[in-house]
Amino acid sequence: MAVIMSAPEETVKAERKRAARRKNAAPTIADVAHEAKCSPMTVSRVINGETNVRDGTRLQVLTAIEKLKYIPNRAARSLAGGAQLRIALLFDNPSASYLSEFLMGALEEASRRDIHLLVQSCEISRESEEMIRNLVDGGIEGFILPPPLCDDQAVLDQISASGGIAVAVGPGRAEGSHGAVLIDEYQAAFDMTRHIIGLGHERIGFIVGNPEQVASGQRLQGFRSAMEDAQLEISDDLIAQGQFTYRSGMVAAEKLLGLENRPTAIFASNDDMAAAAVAMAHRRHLDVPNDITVCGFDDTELASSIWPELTTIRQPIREMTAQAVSMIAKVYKLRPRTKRMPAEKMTLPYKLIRRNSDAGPSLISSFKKLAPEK
Amino acid sequence: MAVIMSAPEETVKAERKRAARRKNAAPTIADVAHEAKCSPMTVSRVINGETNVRDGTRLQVLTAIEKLKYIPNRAARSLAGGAQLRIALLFDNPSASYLSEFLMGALEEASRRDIHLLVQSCEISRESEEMIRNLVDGGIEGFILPPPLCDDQAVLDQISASGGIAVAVGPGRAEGSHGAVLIDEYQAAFDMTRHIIGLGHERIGFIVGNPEQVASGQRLQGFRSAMEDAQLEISDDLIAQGQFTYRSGMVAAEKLLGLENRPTAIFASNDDMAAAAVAMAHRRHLDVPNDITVCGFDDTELASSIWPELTTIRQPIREMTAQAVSMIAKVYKLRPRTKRMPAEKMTLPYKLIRRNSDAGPSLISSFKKLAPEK
DNA sequence: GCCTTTTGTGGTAGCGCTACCATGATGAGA
DNA sequence: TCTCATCATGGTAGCGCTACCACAAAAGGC
Repeated sequence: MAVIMSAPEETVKAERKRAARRKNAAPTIADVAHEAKCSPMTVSRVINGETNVRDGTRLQVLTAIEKLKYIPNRAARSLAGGAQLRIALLFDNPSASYLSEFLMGALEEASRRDIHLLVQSCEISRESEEMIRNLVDGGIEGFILPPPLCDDQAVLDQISASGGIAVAVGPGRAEGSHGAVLIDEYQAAFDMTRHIIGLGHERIGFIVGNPEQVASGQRLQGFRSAMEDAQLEISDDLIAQGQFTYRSGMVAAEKLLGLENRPTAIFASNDDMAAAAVAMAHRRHLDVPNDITVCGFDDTELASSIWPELTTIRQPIREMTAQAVSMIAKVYKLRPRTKRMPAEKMTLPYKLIRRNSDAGPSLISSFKKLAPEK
Repeated sequence: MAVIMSAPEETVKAERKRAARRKNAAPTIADVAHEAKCSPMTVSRVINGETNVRDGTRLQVLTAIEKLKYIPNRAARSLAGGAQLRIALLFDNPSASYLSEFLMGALEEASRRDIHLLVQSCEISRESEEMIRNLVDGGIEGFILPPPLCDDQAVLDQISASGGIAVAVGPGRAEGSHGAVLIDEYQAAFDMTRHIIGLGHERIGFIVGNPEQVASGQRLQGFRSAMEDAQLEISDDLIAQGQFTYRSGMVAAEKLLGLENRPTAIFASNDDMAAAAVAMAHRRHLDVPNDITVCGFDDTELASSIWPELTTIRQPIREMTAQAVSMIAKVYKLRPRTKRMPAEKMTLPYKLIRRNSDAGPSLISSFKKLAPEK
């Protein structure tokens, strides 16, 4: 049994009891205090970087900490520290692979910071109003909103009105006092388009996302700008409307592939639609990427689980959600002093991930454009 | 200020002080106890799923929890609970969609219980031995093993030998002292096969999973039994070997679809391979489900993100992983008393999810077969 | 010089929860 | 009938830390 040996005789019994309770023998603040010949309070002050500790004392404490390899117990700190932050993560029917990435980041960060995270499905506008009210009443201070919820001005307004802290993950509305964690959607789409152009493609089809989401428009803009920069024509035929779902991607791809003069590349606004485009291409006996290049956006798990694996834009969803949690925590701490939310916007880097779904336009496929399909 | 109103007069001062300390108004276990007219201890018991609470009392407590929207304070729990449990989740190259489901369940439960979860990629047998030793030395008490790791007897043995707690998620080996959370793979495959037969199919192709995993064999057995029960012939042609990957599914499906007398239905051992089969069918201008029925297994996110959405077997992967975490936590608690691991095996229910990838064999497709065999 | 401030420290009382007993109530066995 | 297990429940004492006060000693103000 791990009984602490240096205990004074009179407390031996207490120590034994203590040893029974504590399965782990990690040193506590009391041990450090004993070692440094001061009170636990002083140790606590040193740990928390408070200024009103004499330099000599501080040094003693630090030495003791070093010696005992003391690590503060997070649970105890947050327990004693008072408030427990509670954050709700609302979602409304997003792509499942997106959601799971999303949750991972949030859960991890919340666990790290000892924050309670409540995950709730919330159908936009129909039930969102009442739900938010209930949550705020129930003591929830922060809200994390993935698309499409962060695109709804009413939701954002209601949260700030009821005193909650809202952070959008994704572009969302620019106005308002909510925080946001995002990537440069425009630039990412621009880069991807330029990448495709760089492969030699000139007729490039684009599948637009759900028009109610801000990201869709930004991605489309990025595509347009890159095309214009390269002085390539964008006929309306080559822009197909989608909804971010696999199914809508099928319809849109079908339209693009059915064109008399069909594109040699398709850039879909997300991976689900890109996967659908690959399926539709296969249906027409087109090889991807040799007959047609297909690129996606988001780098969800789907992108690397189909064949060929998709060239896509990696959005650091996990980091983004983790940042959203941190942001709420930060604002919450400052809360009593500054009434108004800082409305921080944080932009994270994206990355173009090249896999196997892109290639230069082949001569054969150029021929095929005139001849009927096999 | 949120002062608790129902306080007796003599404690008003204490209450005020309390209110000052507590920044948040989150309900505590005491509030729930008050509401449920029992002691905090009983509430604690209910929360922790202990069995020795009368059903009536339990219900009262649960109602109170629901009413107050009580969320246990994790910091307090882990502080009071003593030692910090650390669990490693090892994985070796599973299907990506499976893994993400898997992680979600584990992370959530670990976060709920304030358990440190270490997620590690671990190439089977080549590096597993050293890795496990290192982890145990580093203070990891529990291991969660998805397939194919839980199929490796050496890994399981090594963990028990070094004093770790191993829980397999999936069938794994029956012997040994490890825990396991699983579904009845055989029966599930049997049910699905009977479902397909019930639609009127007689020539049914089957894509086998990775032969190194126990589940593959069990699913195949279930298929075989159902076919035999229905007195349908199983020619070797109709059994194609896969590896659980999308790509292997493409190859296997290609083989089945290329048969002179091709099957009117394909039952793939997992969703990735079923999705590949759908893609291959489309490539051959076959409509799913009107020309050919395709069914999967697992109900990963992929199943409902492609079109048509797959009829499949829902395996409650998240719950299973969550249970695995709970199981380790439970064993860990009992540890000092019982040296030997209880080796609990827990079987969870599966469910046949019917979506849009199945239908009866059409007349047209029957004609195509040239000579219907019965 | 006295009386206020400041400053460094210590003591105490919790934070919300659970381990560990103690208790009373029930039932089984003699 | 009385004991002795068994069960549901309550009481108490912490888990490791920090907020809050108390208090002495040092430092300033007149």
